[in-house]
Amino acid sequence: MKPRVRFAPSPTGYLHIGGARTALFNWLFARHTGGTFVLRIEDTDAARNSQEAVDVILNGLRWLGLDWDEGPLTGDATGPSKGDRGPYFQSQRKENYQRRVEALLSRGLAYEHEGAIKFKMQREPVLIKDLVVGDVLRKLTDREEIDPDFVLVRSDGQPVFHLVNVIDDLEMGITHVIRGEDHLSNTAKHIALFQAFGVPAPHYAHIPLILNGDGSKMSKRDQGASLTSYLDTGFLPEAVINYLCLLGWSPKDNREKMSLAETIELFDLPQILRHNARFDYEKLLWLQGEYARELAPDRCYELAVHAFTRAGVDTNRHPLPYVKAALDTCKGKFKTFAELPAYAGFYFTDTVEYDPEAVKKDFVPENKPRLEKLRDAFTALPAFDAASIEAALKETAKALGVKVGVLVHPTRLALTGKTSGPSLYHLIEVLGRERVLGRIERAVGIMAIT
RNA sequence: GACCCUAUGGUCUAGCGGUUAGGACACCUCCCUUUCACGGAGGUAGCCCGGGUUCGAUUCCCGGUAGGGUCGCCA
Repeated sequence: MKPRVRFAPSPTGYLHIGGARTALFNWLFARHTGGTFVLRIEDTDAARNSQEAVDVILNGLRWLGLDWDEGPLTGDATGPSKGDRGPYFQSQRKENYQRRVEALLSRGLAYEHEGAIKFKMQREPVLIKDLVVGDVLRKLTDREEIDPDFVLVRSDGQPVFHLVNVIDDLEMGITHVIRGEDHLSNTAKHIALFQAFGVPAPHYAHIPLILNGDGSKMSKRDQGASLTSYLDTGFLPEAVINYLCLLGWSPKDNREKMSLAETIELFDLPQILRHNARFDYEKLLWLQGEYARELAPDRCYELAVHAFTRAGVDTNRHPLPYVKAALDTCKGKFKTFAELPAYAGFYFTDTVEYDPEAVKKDFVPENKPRLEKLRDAFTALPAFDAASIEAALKETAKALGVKVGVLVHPTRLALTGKTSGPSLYHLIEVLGRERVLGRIERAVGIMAIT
């Protein structure tokens, strides 16, 4: 029998990075085994559910490329879905729950108490055979010793998580429950419920949680807890996926950067680590840089335009070849696309803003004649390409009897306003003679006053 | 409070009854270089503590400590 796994998020309005990794591990397991990945929306809490909240989840998974074989097609709970084990929204499965509860009631496995319906939980310890953690004998806590029974249906008629989660897994034919370790203790309840329904429980695999960089638990409010924040910061989904794979799972052969195909090939439950992992933003950034460096030009352009738009820069004011050439000089130099407007904004602005510290250092009077000479050299160039520009700058430096750096630094500042950026010769070529001469002229003017 | 899980450099990890404890990120130094980044060469830094078992424990067992989780008419 092919495995059937599921990701069953609650639409809270955001997708937790840990939830994204849970989805990823489920997806990887399904793809590795040739099984089925089901997406189910646990929207039993009507008060805080909305179609928008579901869309956040769907869009997050889509962004990561985690396609589901069964589940909703839109955020609309009553809308279309794919798969024959639906509905895939819990809000649409009320009859299923009622029927199951009545069965438990009639068999004396559940009872009414103060308007709620409670489950008669066993008092014996429950053995959880976990594929990641190993065998766990879950004993009763002191409070459970007093009353091990738990509520299945609230007095307002709403079924609770433990009940619906088990019923859905049962009815959707889920064979492997891969979820966060925060559910490990509760698994005893779930196993007892499966027994009560007269079916064997699925296999369980509890994966460790993701903690903040400082080791504290990652909650909703923490920086980087929301998957959307990575999209907004201009991360590439393949970088996020790759990084997430490495958190709590290891290919065991010292590999870091791996393609999704390789990961699917290698991924399996036994290699999942048992301890929590801290989120290392720096390492994610490094992977991001690795992927950003080899990005296809068209995709790079698309993401860059998006980043510039977000920053309030309209690149459409410039010819497409100019924008693409500009981006080409930035390739491999930046990591997240959120950095791009600051890094390459000088290409798209009419007036460069200078770094004040650098102005003090480079826009000094003795540089004025030097830049003027360079300006003249540029003006006289027959061809305004990077190679000619480089040659001209070096010749000018030689004629002036200074190192090339003496010319390079003030020129870069004049053209970009900053001390670092793309290759100077290439950015000069892209900016074009007119802009370059204009910017040098302006800088020369400032040096005169300084 | 009870119950459960976990413990290798700062971080992610490999590994193992005998290893010079390996890799990656970060950090430091140097090289390359028009800046930055990349790349190259080095470097600092680790088996939580205490008992056992054993000829020998980072590795196995127990205890402690620490971190995390759960015990809801939240999911």
